[in-house]
Amino acid sequence: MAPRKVKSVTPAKAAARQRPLTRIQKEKQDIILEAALEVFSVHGFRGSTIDQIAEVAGMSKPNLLYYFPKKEEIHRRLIGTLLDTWLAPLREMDERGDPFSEIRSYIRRKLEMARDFPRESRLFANEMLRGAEHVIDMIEVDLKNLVDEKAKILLLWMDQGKLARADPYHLIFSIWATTQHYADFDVQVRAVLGGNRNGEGRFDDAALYLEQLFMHGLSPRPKAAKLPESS
Amino acid sequence: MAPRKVKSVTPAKAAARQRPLTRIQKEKQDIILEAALEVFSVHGFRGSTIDQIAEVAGMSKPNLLYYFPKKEEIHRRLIGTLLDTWLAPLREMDERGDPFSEIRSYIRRKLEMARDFPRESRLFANEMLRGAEHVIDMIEVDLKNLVDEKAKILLLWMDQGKLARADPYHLIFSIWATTQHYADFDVQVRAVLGGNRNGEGRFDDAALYLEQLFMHGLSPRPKAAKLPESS
DNA sequence: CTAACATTTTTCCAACTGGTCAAAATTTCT
DNA sequence: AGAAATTTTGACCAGTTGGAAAAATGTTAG
Repeated sequence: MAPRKVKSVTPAKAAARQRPLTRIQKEKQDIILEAALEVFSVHGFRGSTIDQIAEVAGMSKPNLLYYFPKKEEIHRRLIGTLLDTWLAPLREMDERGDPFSEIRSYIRRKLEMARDFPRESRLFANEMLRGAEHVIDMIEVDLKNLVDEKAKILLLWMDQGKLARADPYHLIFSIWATTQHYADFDVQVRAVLGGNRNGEGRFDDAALYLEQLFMHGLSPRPKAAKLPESS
Repeated sequence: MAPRKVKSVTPAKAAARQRPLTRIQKEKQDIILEAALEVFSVHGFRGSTIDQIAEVAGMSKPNLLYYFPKKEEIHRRLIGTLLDTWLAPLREMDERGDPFSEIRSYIRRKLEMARDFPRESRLFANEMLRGAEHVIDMIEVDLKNLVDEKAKILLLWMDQGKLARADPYHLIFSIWATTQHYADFDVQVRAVLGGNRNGEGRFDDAALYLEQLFMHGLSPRPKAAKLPESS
């Protein structure tokens, strides 16, 4: 009789079989994911090495590979959870609320995320820059559906005269862009604000400015309203 | 007597000696830089390989290395020229012009750059994401100085009551963010606008929307003006 | 304690990486 | 044409990378 194969169940295989992970396995995976976020968010997928991640995670490379047999697997997991978190603020935008306070809250929440989760923002940006290979499906379905839904709400508000008429999609884009900028281009922002206190209160200042920009920029205007004319 | 070294002058060394490059050398370098832009802008520095660049450039790796002896050298050259081009639109903002038409032109030019030079935008974004190692000096000096200068102009306009009072730095950031978004997050923008015509006229729509946002958002208001109050 | 399993470390490998070098091919100059 | 310089190629190399295998070391239930 052939010698029985030792059936060592790696955490990865356990997960594949839907067997629940032990507490320790979960912890280790979290440590790895945390380290991977740190590395991937700066260097991108190809630019990051398992060794780097392992070092940040405080374990050996083969040990790391015991929990995530493929580099791609780590990345996939990170990206997978990311989009959900990332869209949460937009999901909260409520049709029944006041348009301006809803938009203002949305801006604030996005700005807070840029402040508190800059690595997630950069990971996402990295992914977008290289064509979103790994997330394109999610983007085209979940993200698009959510935005479509919220765009409808914005249009409704505009119809009710509560909000200046404007392209709701680009409106959402502009909120994304302006808020994520403070995470993705942090170095630049700090360098420019630079000086002595190195852009200390930049997030508060940004919040103030963006509120003003969007609140004024989106205030409904009497029909005769005209853009200032250039000379 | 030792045999005379053959003094083959590589283009790189010629450049180092300030000797002018021949037309062919210039052409080949341009081909390489073009290919490198293509590759670096998507994969970042670490994520790109010389082989990839060489293939896009249609030459062998050693041949490419004949023109640029170091991978870093290619990158440095790209980045070096980039910042100049990148800041040109801001440089054009003229104190003597009308504030609104100046700002509007600036937005338009930036948006055109996002449309016509998305790879440059992405290269820059890539660089920012990973901490701007290679450009931090330029950012901290040239960029900062330019922005400081233009911020003063904006403040002047605000003092003259021609522009709503707002943080001039964040004002500039918001223009950068909203315009570059259409290059850096192009995949996302297209996926969301998606549908049949796949965001065909997205740049025109964006121009329209952004003009409205900024023109209204920055219109000087009578002193009593208040932000709409949330319930 | 010990068998069964889970985790970690050591060793190793094949593919890929940036880069060298000398020879060959080509172009340029006289 | 032919010498001299330039450009291109092919072979090669040392270091790195993702990953496999197996041995060594825990850990835990009986």
